[in-house]
Amino acid sequence: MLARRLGAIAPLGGDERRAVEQLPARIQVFEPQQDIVHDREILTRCAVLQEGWAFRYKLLDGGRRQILSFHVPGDAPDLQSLHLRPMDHGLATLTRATVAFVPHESLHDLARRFPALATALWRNTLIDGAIYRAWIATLGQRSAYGRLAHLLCELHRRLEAAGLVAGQTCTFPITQGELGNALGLSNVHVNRVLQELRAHDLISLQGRKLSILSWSRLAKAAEFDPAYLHLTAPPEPRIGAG
Amino acid sequence: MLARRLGAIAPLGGDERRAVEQLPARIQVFEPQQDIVHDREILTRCAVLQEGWAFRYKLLDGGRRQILSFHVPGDAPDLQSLHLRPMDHGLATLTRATVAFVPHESLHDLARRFPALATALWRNTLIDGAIYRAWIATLGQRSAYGRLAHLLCELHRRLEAAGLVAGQTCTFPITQGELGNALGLSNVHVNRVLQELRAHDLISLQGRKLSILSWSRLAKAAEFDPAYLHLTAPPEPRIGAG
DNA sequence: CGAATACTTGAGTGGGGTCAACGCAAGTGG
DNA sequence: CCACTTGCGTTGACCCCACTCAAGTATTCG
Repeated sequence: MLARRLGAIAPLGGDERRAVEQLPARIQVFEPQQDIVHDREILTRCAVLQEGWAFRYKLLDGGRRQILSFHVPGDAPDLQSLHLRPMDHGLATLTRATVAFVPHESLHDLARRFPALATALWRNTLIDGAIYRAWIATLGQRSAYGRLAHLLCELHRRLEAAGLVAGQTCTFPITQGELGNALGLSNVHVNRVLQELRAHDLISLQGRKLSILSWSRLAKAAEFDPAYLHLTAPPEPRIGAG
Repeated sequence: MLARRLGAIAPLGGDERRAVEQLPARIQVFEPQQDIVHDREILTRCAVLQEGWAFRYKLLDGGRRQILSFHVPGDAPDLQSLHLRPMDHGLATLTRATVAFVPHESLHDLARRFPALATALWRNTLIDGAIYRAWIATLGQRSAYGRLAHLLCELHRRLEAAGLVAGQTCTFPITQGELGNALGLSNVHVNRVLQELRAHDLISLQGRKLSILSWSRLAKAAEFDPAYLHLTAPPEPRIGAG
């Protein structure tokens, strides 16, 4: 799974792919809403999401929670722990999830032996940074409507890159309350804005299934430019649907 | 300047420090509000701020601008361009500024010869990411009052780490409009909240000079925890002033 | 089938936006 | 040296997006 991700980030040679595939990994299954990594923890291994969704978050006074990012299979949501200690946020599962833990030591060794892999790992953390920048712009400048539209565009595109979109439909296990925690909105308002998006025939969202009904109009409402995701291989050329 | 920064991030040996100091650099002076790097540009060199302030930004429809980060002397605000192309945002000067441009090639060569420096560079980009996370939490969860307090805490702490604070006072060249662009607030509201902060005797801010009058109370209002800045060497143990 | 969780809807409120002046200081040119 | 300009800071009036509180309705799960 990690090999697949890194291969998407930078072309991998046979030796390199093999080395990634042979990394020692401890597999562990987590229940929903369970911490994979705690805030302030000092890690000695990295998590690679095999199955299920996860999210990073920060807790503030008064029980408020800001979700910092969502993660889908293939992501390595605490890769920064290789060089940044301790954790400045928590990492938890959204759904039941399967996680592979790879020792830091093995990753450092890998980076030493294969400079191209070191680059791919670094680049992976830089893409996280690019996504953070997009979220800052979203939170600072967009209306609730634009925020939701933008997040839906981003997640759909990332799921597509991970091969998890069929047609224009994907699983979407994020509750409205969690969307609010990510977008700085109340669950009540998220609900109302989702209804607007549905009323405009931009999306359909029910029972953990999301469909983009009109990609072009949704992207326009979101002012969405996928360049920041730095996806090297766009899966298929997108026909202007809608 | 870069050697000083990297030295603060990871301990440098003599050879390493010398290698950094001998990097080829082209010095250039920029006027205020001038682009150092344009959005979408593909870079072949990195900028290192020697003197003056800069900021990263994204432009949105309707002339709205989100400032993504502020940068002070010693920062390398486009280091991510080493492995992420093209730029997904712009980089501009806030004040007149002196910038040293270092070719990517030289930095790649440096990273190849000195793994510790490769780590320090990577770590530098990871700290940028940590700061983005803090901003996301600020924009998503804090009131205007808390946002301003948090940003002032962060900048003061970073300036202190750069040796640019005397007493509790530092230069502060950011206009109220720019603060608004960074915090997702209007310049009018920034003005009102700054007056509140002054009325509470937390800060003094006039004529491009900022003083923290009560660090402890300001940090409390901001819910500020400096851990995310990952400053290895806190300058002096802070006496609980205020 | 009962309990918990998520979603939905309505009413009322407030934080922060917009618009519009005005003050003030630093240039700048005649 | 002074009239003019320009950019930033300040203040007031009004308004709306999104929050809170509260109740009620699906869904999901044990």
